[in-house]
Amino acid sequence: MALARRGKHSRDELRRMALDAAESLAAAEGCGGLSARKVAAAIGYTAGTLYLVFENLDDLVLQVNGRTLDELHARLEAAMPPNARNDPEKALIVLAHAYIGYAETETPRWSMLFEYIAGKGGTLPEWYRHKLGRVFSLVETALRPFVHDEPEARRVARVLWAGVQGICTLKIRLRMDLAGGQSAEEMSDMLIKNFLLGVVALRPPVQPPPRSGSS
Amino acid sequence: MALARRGKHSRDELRRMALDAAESLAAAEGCGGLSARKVAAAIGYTAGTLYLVFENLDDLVLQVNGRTLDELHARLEAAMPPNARNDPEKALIVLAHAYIGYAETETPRWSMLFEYIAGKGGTLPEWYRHKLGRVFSLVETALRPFVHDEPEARRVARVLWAGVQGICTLKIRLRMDLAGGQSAEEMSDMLIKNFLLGVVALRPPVQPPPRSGSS
DNA sequence: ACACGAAATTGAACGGCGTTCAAATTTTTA
DNA sequence: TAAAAATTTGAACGCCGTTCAATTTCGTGT
Repeated sequence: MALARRGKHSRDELRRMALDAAESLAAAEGCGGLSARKVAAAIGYTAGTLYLVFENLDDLVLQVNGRTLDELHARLEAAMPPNARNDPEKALIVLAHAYIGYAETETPRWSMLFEYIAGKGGTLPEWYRHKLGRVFSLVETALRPFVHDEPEARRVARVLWAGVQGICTLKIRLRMDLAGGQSAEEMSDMLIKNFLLGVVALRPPVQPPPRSGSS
Repeated sequence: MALARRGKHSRDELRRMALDAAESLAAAEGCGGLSARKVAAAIGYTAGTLYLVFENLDDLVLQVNGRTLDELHARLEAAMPPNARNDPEKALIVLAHAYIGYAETETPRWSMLFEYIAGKGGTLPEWYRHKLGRVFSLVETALRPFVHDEPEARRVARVLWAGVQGICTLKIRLRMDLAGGQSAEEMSDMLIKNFLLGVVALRPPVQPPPRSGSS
């Protein structure tokens, strides 16, 4: 009956509603339970309508992933202790635990970060790479007391975080229990501690905070 | 015309042919270009026939992944220098480079290891976990000179390899160039060197090979 | 030589998918 | 009020995984 009820929702409202619905759907039914028809039905529209607002389903998923990265960044930032600079190892461990916690709590959405994008041909769009960079930069700043040179700090942070990510993938995505039952947290603790030992062995840290009470 | 040419191929022949075809298809068109109808057509059968030999498509993919793990194990084993025990760091780096090389050469099949299985509910079947364990055990033996305690060596190997895997995921699957253009090899070298420095710092290695000429 | 049951394979069908687009409807504008 | 523009639909296309009655072929006993 009621066809084409124009003006009900602006384009931006539509976008927001669709992304909300997609998030809920993915969280509820897992990453595979997401389809254009389902998302559209959840917001009272038809599949075709989504194509006025998104290029295609992959685009929609990419937008959801963008939101996920924002949320992840916020969580990690909130978890960072304010006195992080005093004990970088502790800060990195806290960061890693927060990341693992997010991956375990929001498994479908976290998993989606690695499922949909991979298949496409080209590179990730710039805005998406920026969001990714923000997450990595948290690790970078936590590492800063250990690695003064900025590009080197970038490299070290990337490597370390890729390692934490790999541990999460094995434990959560592939549900592998190959390590004799140790948790992802224990594994990442081990990675971080050993890796940092190597880092400081090669690059002596700045200097211990001044011992005297003055200044 | 020629319907139901029974006896042409035994069940096991059918299995083998289907797996071969699936491998080729995946390698040619990427992991997404695999479908029951295509696989069946490639071996001159119909989609329905595959269901006499496999539980479903996920099962077929799991079998292909099993083959991939076998091939990967063979490659890594072949890459291991025979004198690996003399220089474990070198051995691990060689192993990591071989792994990265496989991931880069056989990207679709390697990628499939992380794409299809994750979605399912249950745990991986035992035979599959065994194949995985074989790959990990190569890392484990390379590490052995550094970590004597066997369960600890398992844990260390898992953590280190998860890290290498994470680097590959970032560089190859997600095509991320966030680290200022350093290659996966450079990143994994960094991971391994720093990590091993930490390992030997905490656990002094067995003993340097005897210096004296005797014995 | 022939028939008959068992084995093997098909092909159509079901429901769902992403995507496109002419048509239908509503709103805006003139 | 009539024409133009904007909005949304719903049907269609070709694909997908999966199932299963029907069909064809084979092996066997007589």
